[in-house]
Amino acid sequence: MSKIKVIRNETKLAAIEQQASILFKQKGYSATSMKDIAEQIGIEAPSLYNHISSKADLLKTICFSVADSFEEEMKRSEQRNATPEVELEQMLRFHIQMMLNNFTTLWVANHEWKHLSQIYLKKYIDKRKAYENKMRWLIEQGITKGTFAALDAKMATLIILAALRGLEFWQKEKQPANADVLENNIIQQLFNGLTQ
Amino acid sequence: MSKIKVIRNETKLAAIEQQASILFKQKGYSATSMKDIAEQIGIEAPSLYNHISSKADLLKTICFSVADSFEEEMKRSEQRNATPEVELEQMLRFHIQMMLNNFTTLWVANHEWKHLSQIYLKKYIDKRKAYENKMRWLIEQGITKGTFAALDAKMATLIILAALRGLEFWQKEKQPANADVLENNIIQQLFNGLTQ
DNA sequence: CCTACCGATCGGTAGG
DNA sequence: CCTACCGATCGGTAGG
Repeated sequence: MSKIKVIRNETKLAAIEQQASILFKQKGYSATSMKDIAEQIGIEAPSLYNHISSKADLLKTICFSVADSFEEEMKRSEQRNATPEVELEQMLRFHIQMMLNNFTTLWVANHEWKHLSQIYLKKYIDKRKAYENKMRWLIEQGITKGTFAALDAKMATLIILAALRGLEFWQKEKQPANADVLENNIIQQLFNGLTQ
Repeated sequence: MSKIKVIRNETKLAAIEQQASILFKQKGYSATSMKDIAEQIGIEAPSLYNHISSKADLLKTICFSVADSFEEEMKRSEQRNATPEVELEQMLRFHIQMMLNNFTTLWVANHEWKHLSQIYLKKYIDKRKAYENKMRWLIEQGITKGTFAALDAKMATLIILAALRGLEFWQKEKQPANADVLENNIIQQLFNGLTQ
């Protein structure tokens, strides 16, 4: 009986985190009230505190679950010992898949992280920076090898990261989104550009 | 004397709008209080209402001043009767310049527009859509002509728009930002891609 | 431009 | 899981 209780509480916690993500994306973190979240779950606002410790902690959980996913992929990626251009392509493909499969939580992590409490803000920014640095390093390697054009590596990184965010708009359009076509289209455009 | 008064009030209104933009970008619209804005100006919160009608109206003014700038450029652009690829390039260059010279207000328009009141929300979305459609139409023309590769025009548009947002990150890095180099780098990467 | 103040709502706690 | 309630803060108004 106690076992069932634990399972139920875990699914309810998951439901709260999911609804919080949806609302944080829809209205923004600050404009979302605990009452808003509670209503989606079907309970009163104070009852949320049986599952979570605070609104700030809810945001922390969402942002760090995303950051940790990317961190883990980076570690896996390094163990594959691929060429810089292949490793970059693989990072991009992982990023695109994350965008398609977890787009609400990614949206929140990308746009609402600035509302993280002081304690977690720096740690979060550092994790993001590590990902960005890794991508820039791969581009620099590609430039040195001569595979990539002699662009500004930092700007190329930012353009790529920004372009990946374009998938947010794509999701919004509710296109049936054939993941493979999407992936290849983006990779092609970023690697080869617009012109023939 | 009354003339001086008018001028003073106009500059104070401009100052309020400027500080509001900075704070809306920094903390987000919802997390910014009228007291926050008033403090930056050096007056009490209720005194703001001698210059503005509401917080919502402040956001409206910011968002629509940006949207109107792009709308005017689109009209000018059409009168130049250039080829689609040249017109696209010119639109991109204008967009980049706007990003560099008005990046705080553009940031707010890009990220906080969802907090616009019902009445203005649809009108704003329509203006954005018109800009997006114009860009997609130019890309479609370029594809038909054979100047551009046979990409998905809609996705290409979204990738370009997202990439232009990358300049937000760039600004944040406080790089001295030689505008010409930046412009050419972005145009090159979007048109020709990463690879040699 | 200020002080004084309004009703509404916020995140969160107490106690059961 | 609820009701009752806390102090704080919100956007905005009245009146001078």
